[in-house]
Amino acid sequence: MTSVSAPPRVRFAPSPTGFLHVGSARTFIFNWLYTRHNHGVMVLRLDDTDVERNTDASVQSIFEGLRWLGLDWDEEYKQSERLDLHRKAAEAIFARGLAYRDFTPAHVDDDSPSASAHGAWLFNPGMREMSREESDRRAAAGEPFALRYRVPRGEGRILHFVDGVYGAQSRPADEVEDFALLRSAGAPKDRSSSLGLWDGMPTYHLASCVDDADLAISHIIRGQDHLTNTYKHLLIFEALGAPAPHFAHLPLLVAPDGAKLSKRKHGPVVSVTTYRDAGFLPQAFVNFLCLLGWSPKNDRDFLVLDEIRELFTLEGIHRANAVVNFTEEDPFDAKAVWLNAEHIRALPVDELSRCLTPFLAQAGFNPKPEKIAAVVPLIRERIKLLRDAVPAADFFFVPELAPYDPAELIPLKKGETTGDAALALRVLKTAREVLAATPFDHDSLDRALREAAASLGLKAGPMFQPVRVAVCGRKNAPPLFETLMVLGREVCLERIAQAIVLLQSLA
RNA sequence: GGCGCUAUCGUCUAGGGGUUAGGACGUGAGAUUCUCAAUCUUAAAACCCGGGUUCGAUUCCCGGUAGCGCUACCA
Repeated sequence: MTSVSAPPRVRFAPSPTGFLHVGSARTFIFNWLYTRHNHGVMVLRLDDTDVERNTDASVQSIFEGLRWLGLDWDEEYKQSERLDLHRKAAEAIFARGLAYRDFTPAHVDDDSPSASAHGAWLFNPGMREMSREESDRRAAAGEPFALRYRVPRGEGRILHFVDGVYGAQSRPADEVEDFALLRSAGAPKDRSSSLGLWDGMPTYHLASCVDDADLAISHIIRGQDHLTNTYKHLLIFEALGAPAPHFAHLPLLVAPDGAKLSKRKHGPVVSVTTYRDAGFLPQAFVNFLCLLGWSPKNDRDFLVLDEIRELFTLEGIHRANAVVNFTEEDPFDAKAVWLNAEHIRALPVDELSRCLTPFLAQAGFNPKPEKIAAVVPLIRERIKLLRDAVPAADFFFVPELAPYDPAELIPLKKGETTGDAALALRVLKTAREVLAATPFDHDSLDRALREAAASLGLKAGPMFQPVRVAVCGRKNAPPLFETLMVLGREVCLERIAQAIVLLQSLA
């Protein structure tokens, strides 16, 4: 009852067939959370048994994505380096009579599902029941074959397991097809080894289970698309003489159309680099992904990693697929964007400054860190993505304001279509005089500008707008006094002078 | 086709035999303000359908429907 169980060994096993997918990222995050919540060991394993589709570039981009997330792991393996282990395991399973050679030529997938039109294929009797002698003879003759698991049939055997998310699951073994363990090795002449009886490449099922057993993985947390594959895996663990690990399946991430997220169908929104490049903070991205299919059950949405780790349990995982709500115009889920804005606001100024620096640099701005730090408090509540900082703050960094519509210098009363240009001109001239003579601190500017407005018989609004547009080049900008301060007197006077010229030319 | 999983506001979700079905994002309205943003208040918005069990079902059971997954050498 009180026995202390060993710390869990958990793995994340992506296959490097492209960039890091948001779905994979979420699986990684959930595995990490489970591991760290339970003080276990996190194993990262590259499942690269599909030589046709795996690329080095993909391996790089997956690591890049994982590193960006900021979650760590303790051990690292590459499945392709463990090939011998897989083949030896296959041979052992064959030796125990639990698998057989299938000499059926590997069939190319034609698009027509004709073969499975009526009921599921289970096995090929001619192959399953072939005598060992004949099988050996044909293999020795160099005839290519796949190795198939001999699923127990006619014994009324029921396979079952308790899923950490979906609960008790069971299925008669008779319904499980004789799945492949080793792919056929192709034509004999392609093989370099003299004998070459077991040089087929392992399938995912075999390699994955052999490695999970060898690495003593205790908990397999993966996408729900593997739920029904689990029966095969149970059989493999059994054949290996290894205890079956615990399984937990995660609901899938789907697009608004309900389909599983795919690059071909949904474009770059399925790649975590898209989020990174747009200026998501990794902690916000993780926060968002966690909320897709998991709930802390405390009515809170904004969570930091430490809280999530403490609150995370498999019981909190929802069983239905979760929609990532994006559209073509709006590639990011609104909640992800909101969470990002929240995390941006929660960041200390110096940290946010650091995060912003590369985005500014990309736009050609390389201001001093102190300058960025001065600007950050003015824009942090006005940006949702880091990249928004560029359009929000460019006027702080450009030597010369981009051309703007001079009409914006002229305030409009509600309902009006043309404002009082002469008045705007007077405002700017007054402002220039005032700013030339006022200390550039908040209170002084506040007092001086409001007094100037009063002297012109104006309220603050119509007084501030011309000044704001003159120094920022636009109507919507951060609060005026702070903006003037960061810009400095010299720049402000210069820009107001230019605005005056602009306004005069308009008349 | 077979087998499996799932079904609460537009989206993410909480809840659970008797509730005004809760929260969040988004949306509408208002407040505040030097603009924008932020903030605050507020509104609209959901239990897939049909049976059964029950005094009572959105909740439990069955069926249907729909979506998704797996289904002869992808992972």
